[in-house]
Amino acid sequence: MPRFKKQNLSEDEPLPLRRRVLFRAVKGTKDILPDDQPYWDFMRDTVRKIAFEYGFSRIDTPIIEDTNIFVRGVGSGTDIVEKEMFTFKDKGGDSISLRPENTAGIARAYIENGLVNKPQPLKLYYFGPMFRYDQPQKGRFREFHQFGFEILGSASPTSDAQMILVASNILKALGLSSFNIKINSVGCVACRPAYKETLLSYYQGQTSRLCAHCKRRLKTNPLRLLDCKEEKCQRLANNAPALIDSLCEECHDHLKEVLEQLDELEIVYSLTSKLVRGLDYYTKTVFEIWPGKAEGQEEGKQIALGGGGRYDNLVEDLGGELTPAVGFSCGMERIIMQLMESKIEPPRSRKIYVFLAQLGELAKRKALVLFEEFRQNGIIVSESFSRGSLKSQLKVADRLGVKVTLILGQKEALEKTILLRDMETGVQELINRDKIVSEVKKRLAKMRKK
RNA sequence: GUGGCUAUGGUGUAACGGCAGCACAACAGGCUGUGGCCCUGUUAGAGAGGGUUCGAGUCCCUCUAGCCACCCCA
Repeated sequence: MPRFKKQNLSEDEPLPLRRRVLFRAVKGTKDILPDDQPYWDFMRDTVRKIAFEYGFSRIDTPIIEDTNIFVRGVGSGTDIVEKEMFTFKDKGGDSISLRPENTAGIARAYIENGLVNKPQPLKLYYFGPMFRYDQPQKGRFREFHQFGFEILGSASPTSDAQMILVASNILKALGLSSFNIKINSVGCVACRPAYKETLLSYYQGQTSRLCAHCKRRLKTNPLRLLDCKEEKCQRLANNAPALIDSLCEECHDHLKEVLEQLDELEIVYSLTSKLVRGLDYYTKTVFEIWPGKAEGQEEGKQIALGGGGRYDNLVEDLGGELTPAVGFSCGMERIIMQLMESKIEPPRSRKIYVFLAQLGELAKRKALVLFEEFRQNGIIVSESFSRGSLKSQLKVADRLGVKVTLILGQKEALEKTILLRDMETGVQELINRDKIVSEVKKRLAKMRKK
């Protein structure tokens, strides 16, 4: 990672003459540089391809939303809303937040744009930046990117299974063969309150044996006690009544059906009764995708690549019709980290085989025109028109690894010829200006055959 | 929000409290119209502020940022 410098200058202070004033990307954000882009393209291309294959349409929602969408959608008691949102008042005094996730925004768009009137279920996918005011660390940024899929208007367990299938196929298509899917059910509005009671009565009289955090959570969000990492809490949680045993008949059958369909699809999962997710909108199915140990990968703390679940009440909670739905999202930076750790290279971008070098003012003008002619004929050539010496241009051509360099100097410009240099053999041939495009085409075709 | 470690050119790094060096990269030249190898040169550096000291890159404090961990999550 590059290190940065920053000078603390007040606004009215004159800029120092010699030293550069350096700004840096704000904490927890980073630039995606040209060298990283192949990974991003690879992932976006893969997501687009699989979305198309499964019949999902792209949706983009704004990066900012009314804060209340997240308060009502994600849940006022969640960490995301309570302490991780970038929230500000706009000039009109409205409370706006940078989206910490995309599902609530999509639910809002679904209601607002009357997407209920499209053939249901509606299958959508997205990718884009999300923002959480979190302490940056491994795989964790304040601005990060997710792609995600949603199926709105389907209560069928098949949709749950399909979501897991899609997620798993994207990872496979990217070359990640080893990952674990954890799955659970968090029940629904009918059975969850009863389970909370059961849980509370279990913890009754044992509160002194909980960590401070859990004591508080007992009141705010008792389900979260189940995945506390503290050893003493863990012991209690292990013996706690399992959520899965308190599911109502409908939720129970739903989970059973999802699992059976996954079995049918030969998707390996582990039923994790203590899996609880941090967003309030989830009902019934919840799942997370964790990286498996890749070959030669160093031991390290693992972080979830993605997660999702069913959210049957979200659309209704935001003011729409009762619309059962299910979805998931994945962290793109985390997946790229996983690709790098697994030594998976993104496919290389299109190679350029031709370089156009020029020498002198007249030749430069002619070269600009020639470049256009090639481009219009579908041949991409590389250039370094800002350079003067032939030597330095050939150096650039060499570094780019082109097969041929076209040299257009004063002499050639006057004679209406082009010098074609084979970069491997060094053999040069003088070619008529009018024939150069077809000559290069011929050579490229020959090269592709090999 | 809490804790640990770290901070030297664009990158990677070195120097007992005593002249800030090396490598790579970039750019220019050697070859004024010909790349790779080689050689020469140029550009460019102590995160910010304060303190100790004759003297601080080096010791101390504060801030900032990075990395990591907790919490939580993608």
